[in-house]
Amino acid sequence: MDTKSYNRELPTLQDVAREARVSTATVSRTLNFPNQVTEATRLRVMETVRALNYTPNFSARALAARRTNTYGAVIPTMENAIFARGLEAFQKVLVANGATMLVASSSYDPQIEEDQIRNMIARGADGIVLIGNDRKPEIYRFLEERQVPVIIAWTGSSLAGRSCVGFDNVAAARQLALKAISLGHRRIAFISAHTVSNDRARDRVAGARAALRDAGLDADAMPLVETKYSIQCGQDAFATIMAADPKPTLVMCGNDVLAVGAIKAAQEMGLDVPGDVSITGFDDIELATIVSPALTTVHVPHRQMGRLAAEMLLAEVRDKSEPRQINLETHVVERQSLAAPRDQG
Amino acid sequence: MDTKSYNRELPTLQDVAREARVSTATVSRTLNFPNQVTEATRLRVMETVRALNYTPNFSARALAARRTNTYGAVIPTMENAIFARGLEAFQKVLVANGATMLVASSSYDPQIEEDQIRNMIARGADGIVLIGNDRKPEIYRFLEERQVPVIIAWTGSSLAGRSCVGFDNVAAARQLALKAISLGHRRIAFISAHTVSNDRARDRVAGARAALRDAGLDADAMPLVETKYSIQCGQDAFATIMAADPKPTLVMCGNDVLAVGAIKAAQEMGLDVPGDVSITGFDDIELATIVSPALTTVHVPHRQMGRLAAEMLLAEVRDKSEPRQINLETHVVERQSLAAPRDQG
DNA sequence: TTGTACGCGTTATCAA
DNA sequence: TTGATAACGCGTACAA
Repeated sequence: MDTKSYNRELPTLQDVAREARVSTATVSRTLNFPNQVTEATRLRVMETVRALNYTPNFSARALAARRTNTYGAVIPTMENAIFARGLEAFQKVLVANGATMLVASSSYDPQIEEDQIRNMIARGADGIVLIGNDRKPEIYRFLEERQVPVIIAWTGSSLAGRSCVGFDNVAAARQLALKAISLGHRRIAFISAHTVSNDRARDRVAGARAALRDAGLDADAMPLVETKYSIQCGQDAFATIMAADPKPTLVMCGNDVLAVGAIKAAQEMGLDVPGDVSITGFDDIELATIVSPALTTVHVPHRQMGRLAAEMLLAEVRDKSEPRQINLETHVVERQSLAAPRDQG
Repeated sequence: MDTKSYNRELPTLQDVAREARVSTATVSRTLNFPNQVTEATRLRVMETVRALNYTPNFSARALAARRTNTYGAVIPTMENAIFARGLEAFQKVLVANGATMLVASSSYDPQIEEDQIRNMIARGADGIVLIGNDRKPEIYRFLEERQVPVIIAWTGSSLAGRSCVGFDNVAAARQLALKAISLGHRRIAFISAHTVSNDRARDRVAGARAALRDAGLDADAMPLVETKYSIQCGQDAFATIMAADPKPTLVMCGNDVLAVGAIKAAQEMGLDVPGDVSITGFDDIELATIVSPALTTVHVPHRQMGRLAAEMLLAEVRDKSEPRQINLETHVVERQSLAAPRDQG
């Protein structure tokens, strides 16, 4: 009995070549550089490709060409709509250019992030996009050794001449805080994501502090609660903050999800927002327009970052273009959750 | 000048073998089957692996082993929180088992979905999870030819003995509609995602119709608007539906995002929800608890589906286990957006 | 324009 | 337990 009749093997380049009566090299060229082949042979080859239902083997191709046409993205979590949208835009550009996206999420865990990065490189990713600057230097060394182009997203500044596409988290948070201060707020508290190994979170807190200093206030006295990423965490953190005396007139939140939690907690405590206490967010996800009162927040150009990250990566790999640092604009979106404090004390 | 000093090559198995004074076979075994090797050689090999900072080449490994330890997921969109969460759970199980996830989104476009599926298979995915049953038969043929295990998620029933993990969309929607009918609703309208090549959406509409029939009402008369997936689309669809006369007392929505849009539109029209009109959702994403009034909706076990899909896929590939059909329970989550109609006419 | 032939870095078979 | 060595399927100098 012939084994082949059982697990019928997939057609290979060889099969196509034999059937089309050309060499494997010609088949390969037909597939990769169609214009290096006469129309007659191209048609004949393509015909047998279709007839045999041939599909190139990715692994073999990657091994021989030392290129995968694959680009990776390691993000903190898919559950944050803002990263999901960035990815969607990232993928769209790649697909339009015949490339493929690899995604992994680290659950905000530096160790998992490192594993995921190494894994992607082992799989031959031609380039990679990472969120934020904060990670062990050895990871950067590793990437440099392998000569893998990297793009740091979500921040407008990077070290060591690395490419980045993002915005100034400090400036954005500062601008929002200044607006609040100009409305009369003096006692400002902050609910932030954990700032360890998260430069975006740290920068946003720093931005609020900078604004306080600008106004001649004591920045170090600003109450700060760090917590994880979820509505429930925002609620709990808000309760913690409001247990203090005197209470703040404004609670700034490092992202919209925490802010929504804060609003929920406030309402459960019988507080009017923004009458009794103002609350601001950061990101401007859809949630911000749904919650009542709608969130005053900072609009982050997530889609643009995803798109540009893909374009930069493709350019660095295919055209050997130089690393670039792109710092996008952000702006405060004024809705209803921030207003002048009732008690101007 | 030696070229090698410029683009220093990465260490290979050969390098490790030479350095550790063993054969490449032994190095390979040390890495893949540590217990088939004496402790002495194992230690020596591992030491040089570390010293050279060696990482196996994924492509070469996949080519030789005919296995990638990679599992793909093609979803309609990452922007829907419910898919994002399913993926997060899917990835978690894979990573815990030393496997890797590949993700692609199709933007609800059948052609893109087909491309993405073929792409994943070409990249050697050992298994794949797809959302829903609806797709061209040739795609299933293709998958069967390649003998790639497939799991259909988001639905509790599948054809041709294929594995699936999901729930009964018809029954879930029917249950919700029956609850509304028992409250006194008679004029029910439906806002759905496009039902072409989307069996989940179609099933939910069918469930509502079934409930109407159960109650002796005219199911075919139910107003139905199909639209895309976004809050804005929900708003527009609601406006369309309320332009009719007589107006419905309940607008059921195929998912929570559309329902949130409907609520927004209702409020902009000066209608009280649920006083003037009731609105229901489907999915039970976080948004459902944030919007006011909070959404009465169907809770979908997204995390469980993601987890189980990964476990089933691993079992089918590694343990050659048989395909299974898992039908999970759903339940209606009663909140404030559904109440007895004021006008029982 | 086309073909020959070698190399890519592993795994796996078989013999020792 | 270990070692030689033949695949694995494709890209690409180089030659024709």
